[in-house]
Amino acid sequence: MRLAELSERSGVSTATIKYYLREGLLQPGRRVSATQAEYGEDHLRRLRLVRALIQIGGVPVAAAREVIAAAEDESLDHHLRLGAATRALPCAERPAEDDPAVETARRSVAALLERLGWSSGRGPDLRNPAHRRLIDSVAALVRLGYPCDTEQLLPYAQLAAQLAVTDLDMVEEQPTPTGQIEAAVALTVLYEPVLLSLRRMAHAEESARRF
Amino acid sequence: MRLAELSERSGVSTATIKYYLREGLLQPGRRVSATQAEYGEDHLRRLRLVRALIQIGGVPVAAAREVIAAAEDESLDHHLRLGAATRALPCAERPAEDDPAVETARRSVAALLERLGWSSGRGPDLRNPAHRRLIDSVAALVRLGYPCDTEQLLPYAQLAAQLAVTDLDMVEEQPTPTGQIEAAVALTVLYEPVLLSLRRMAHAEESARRF
DNA sequence: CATGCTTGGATAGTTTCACTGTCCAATGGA
DNA sequence: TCCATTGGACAGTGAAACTATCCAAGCATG
Repeated sequence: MRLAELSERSGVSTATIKYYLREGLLQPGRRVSATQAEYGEDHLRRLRLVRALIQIGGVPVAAAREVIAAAEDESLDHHLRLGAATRALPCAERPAEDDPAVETARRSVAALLERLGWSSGRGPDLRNPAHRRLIDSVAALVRLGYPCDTEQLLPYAQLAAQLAVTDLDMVEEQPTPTGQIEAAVALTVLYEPVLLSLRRMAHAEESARRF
Repeated sequence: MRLAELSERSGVSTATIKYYLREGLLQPGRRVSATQAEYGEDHLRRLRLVRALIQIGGVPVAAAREVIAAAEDESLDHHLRLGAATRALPCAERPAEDDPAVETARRSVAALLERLGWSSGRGPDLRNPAHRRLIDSVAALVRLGYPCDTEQLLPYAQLAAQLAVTDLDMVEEQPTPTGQIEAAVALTVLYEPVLLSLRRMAHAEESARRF
């Protein structure tokens, strides 16, 4: 298939596809002549994944490239690739001031992880951007004066643990290792808006019930 | 307190505070002379909330203004304000093409809501951006070939319902109506990154357990 | 009272991100 | 043969969120 057809079938403009090719989000097509390249079904599939990550998941283009690269890196083993793919993901900036709220947040999170037995023995995984993001978010809540210690976080963490089981089950349903990696990325990112939307809708529902 | 002190105490540059004042995210200070204005503790509190919404919650400036405006609108009753504040929130673009995936997604979501008994009698709440976002997200999953019907969504929705109960409990702990509105906004938005971070950490944990 | 730093307001500039548009030479189908 | 199409290079665009510069009117200090 030519660029034009790839564009047609994916609903992404040729200009944007060229941009993604330049940015390394899409592997280049098989060159069939000096001015023509051939694309296959995997290009289409990859393009759809990239689009979904960026448009629905809100992943920045640069981060999407990292994720794709990690997912394809043959030098890593399955578990590492699975983790690397998601570890390369969102990540906020790094204010990380030695603000007292950050210190409080750090302690709350450490206590929570201790209580859950997560990362036990290994210590908190500071490479994981999710961990930093959690601390920053808790710090923001603390700064506003909302209670946000282990007590409040525990129910959220327990629900997160349940979600993880469901999510990993879905990943394991994929037959091939490559399919599992892709599913891990796609399901991690694309179920986030699903979950948040459902939570907001549940708020509306629960609020209507109470008032 | 003067602008400089407000900046000092909040950690936000005076230039940015001026920008927020221009954008209507912050009520102007009490003019004490032609070139001086006085700010109080509420300004500081509001500024911290705005900053958290924008930096941690990732809410765009324009949306934050809407939220603030809705939360302050005295013409609405408590429940409406509570809902309006969160309804003004994120919202993706509106591709809403008559793509077959969108149609499938729409049906899955409708079936889910039916099954949960949400919005019963009232029909799906199309004013709620969360509803549209849910459909778009499910459509993206469908397009990639991942199963995403009522079967898969139900556990997520049930967890969301549990979260909503916890969240509303926290809101109701606030003594004043104003405090409740603010808490609704802050907790809705700021627990989102908390939840997503915990989910990602739980993925890592569960993945480590399995492999 | 002179003077010089500070303040708040207005306005223009900067940076980043994600595209988008234009040009061009080389095809390749009619 | 002829001319629309293709892929690549590169410059331009528009939105978003700040950031920097100016300026005149205070206020504080000697």
